[in-house]
Amino acid sequence: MANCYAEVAVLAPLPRSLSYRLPENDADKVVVGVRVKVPLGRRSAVGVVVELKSLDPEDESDLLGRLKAIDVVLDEAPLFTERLLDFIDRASRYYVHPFGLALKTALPAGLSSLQGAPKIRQTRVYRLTGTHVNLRGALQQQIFSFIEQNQPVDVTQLRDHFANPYPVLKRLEELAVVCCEEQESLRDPFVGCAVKADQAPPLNESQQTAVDALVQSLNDVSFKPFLLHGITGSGKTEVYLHSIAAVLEQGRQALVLVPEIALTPQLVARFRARFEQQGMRIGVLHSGLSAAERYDMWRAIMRDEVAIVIGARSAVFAPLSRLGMIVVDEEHDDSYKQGEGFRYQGRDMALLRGQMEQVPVVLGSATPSLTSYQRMQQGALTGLFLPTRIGDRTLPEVRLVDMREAEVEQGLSVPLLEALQQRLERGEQSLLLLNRRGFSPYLLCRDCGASFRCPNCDITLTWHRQAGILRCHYCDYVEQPQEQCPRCGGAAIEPEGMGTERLADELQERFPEARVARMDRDSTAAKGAQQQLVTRMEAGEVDILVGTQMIAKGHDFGAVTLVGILDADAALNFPDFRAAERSFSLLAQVAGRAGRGAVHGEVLVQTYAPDSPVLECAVTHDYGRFVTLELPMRQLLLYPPYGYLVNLVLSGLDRSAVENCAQRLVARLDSAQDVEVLGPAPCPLFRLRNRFRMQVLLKAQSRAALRTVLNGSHAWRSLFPATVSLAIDVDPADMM
DNA sequence: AGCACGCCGACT
DNA sequence: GTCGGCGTGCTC
Repeated sequence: MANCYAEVAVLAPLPRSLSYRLPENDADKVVVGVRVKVPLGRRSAVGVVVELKSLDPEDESDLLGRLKAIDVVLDEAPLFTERLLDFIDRASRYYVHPFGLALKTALPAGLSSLQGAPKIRQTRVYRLTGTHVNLRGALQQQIFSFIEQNQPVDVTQLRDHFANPYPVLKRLEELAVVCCEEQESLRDPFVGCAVKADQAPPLNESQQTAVDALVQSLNDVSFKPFLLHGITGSGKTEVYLHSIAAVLEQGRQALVLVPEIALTPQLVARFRARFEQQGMRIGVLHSGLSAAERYDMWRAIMRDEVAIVIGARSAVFAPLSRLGMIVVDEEHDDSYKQGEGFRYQGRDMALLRGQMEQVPVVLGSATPSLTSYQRMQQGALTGLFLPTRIGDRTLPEVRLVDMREAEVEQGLSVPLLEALQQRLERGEQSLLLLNRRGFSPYLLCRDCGASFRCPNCDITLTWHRQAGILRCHYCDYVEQPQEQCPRCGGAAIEPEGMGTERLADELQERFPEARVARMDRDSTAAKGAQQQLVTRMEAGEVDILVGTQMIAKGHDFGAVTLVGILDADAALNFPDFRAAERSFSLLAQVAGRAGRGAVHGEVLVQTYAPDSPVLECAVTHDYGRFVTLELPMRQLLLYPPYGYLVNLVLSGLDRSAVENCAQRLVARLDSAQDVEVLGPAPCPLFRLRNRFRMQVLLKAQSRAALRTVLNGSHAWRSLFPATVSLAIDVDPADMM
């Protein structure tokens, strides 16, 4: 012990971990996985102990003497297991990102800064002692039986049910009928909202086949990745529930990843309904939780109190120690890719973790990513299919509206207006997708053609009429619009183009009797606002729901019989090799929202390119054909899944410095073996957040070739001044 | 990421 | 002569 020291991964962009002496006090608390406060230069920083080392007693070097000592041990119990640290280490090396910063990303927010680690909250819980006394007061009896039925009972629960339980509780304690103890409380967002248990429904044949295959794979302890390809409404969730039941039966745990917070309430409710009665705790991890909630949840998972963790991308780092299966729902979804900092792909990290933990991983989707699909064709993923909608519901009929020929009023084609009118008359719900929030994408001066632009980015400011502001959707810059044109002084400033806010207004005006609601990032900013919208929608209190892609994901609105897609071409014209894939899956997903109930659904797609093969495939629900069209194109250009990409993005405040550095970087990369160097080129958004950005795209047929190049990336820093920064994006999802 | 050190221009 | 700008480099 005397000659022990600790390797600490400091949560800072350092190339390697640093060694520290153990502290004078609490030396025994220093174990792998705890957070520590350490001196770093002239300041303090948080780090995670990743290894304990001891010095050879014969060692003459005064290593220990030269080390600084750990200041404070911040945790009583570790927050990471060694396996988890190992996994995050592998992940950080794959993405060429400092280990300490990867840990910082994995850790619940709030635990990485020195000040303000959430307090562990204690709460009083009451139990019966078993002593029986005749209780005379009515309230005494009520509270007694409440505790009897629900014990242990949290004081907050008592406070919710009884106006002022304290005097009675005190009396009951005096009588030794109940006792009270301090217990660590979980700030669990679900406490108090009961769900009623459900019964596992019988599975159809293809569901059963899928479940059988998954359950089978649990027995041979090995990594086995699956692609569960089930069309929208085919009952994928039920397959997850059944196979996870088998995981729990083995005494193991399951990790379920979902693309967005928005989807968690519905999914969590289904999991709770199925498993909570059996005493299985469901843990939820996502960015909507407060720091304290996340801290509690993390530690509960670490203590093995949680059987199933459901969460967004970062939940792939959840500290489950008896993992039995990982599910990645909607695996094609772009939000699995973190776009900044530690740019990991949650789905890919799920596969890596499954491999390291030797457990099956299930990737589920109605429109699998082309990469996953191709891997399945190659045999690297085992395919499971759900080809039919449950309950024999048919897929909706999809119609294209050629906007070049159709009569159009304020962006709405007559066929779509007529279809809306029809639904209103029949009392059915409609869903309109417009993937652009705000009132209009810009304000335009009719006299001189000037528009309001963001001073920090190469983009126009979006007009938000309700809020009365112009906002940049990239950097969140806000300004008040002036009455006069800033260029010519004219007063002919008008909103140009259509956003969700305007569309909702437009519809309300056209259909005054209709109940129009809007769902986008602006209207759901308030906590619970989204859930409220969903509830209203489900209760039939909304006739027309307008929204961004947010409405496309996961919701199961039974009464929707019409889906309208207003800007089907928008995603298609993106400067990106994945544009077609993204369009197809967005269209297919939204279309899947129609006709989930008893009534047949219809989808209307407004487009200026009705001949586009992507749209055609979406219209006919023909995923297979889309794949046979798109994969050969990828192969031709050696794009994923046939080639691997790394995007190097240089940025800085000084335009010419950035451009020069990009040139130098390319010159340096010239000698790379088996790697194609594309660029330098300005990023599609050349200026973002006041920084000029250039990119260099690396393309290779093997990961090894890219790895070799990236191994030298540390030396690149000497190529450019500190004012120019380099971001390495391994497996980029887009190249904006 | 911080934070200090160091080396050049606008001031007393 | 200094004050302070930011460019550079280090952190056990």
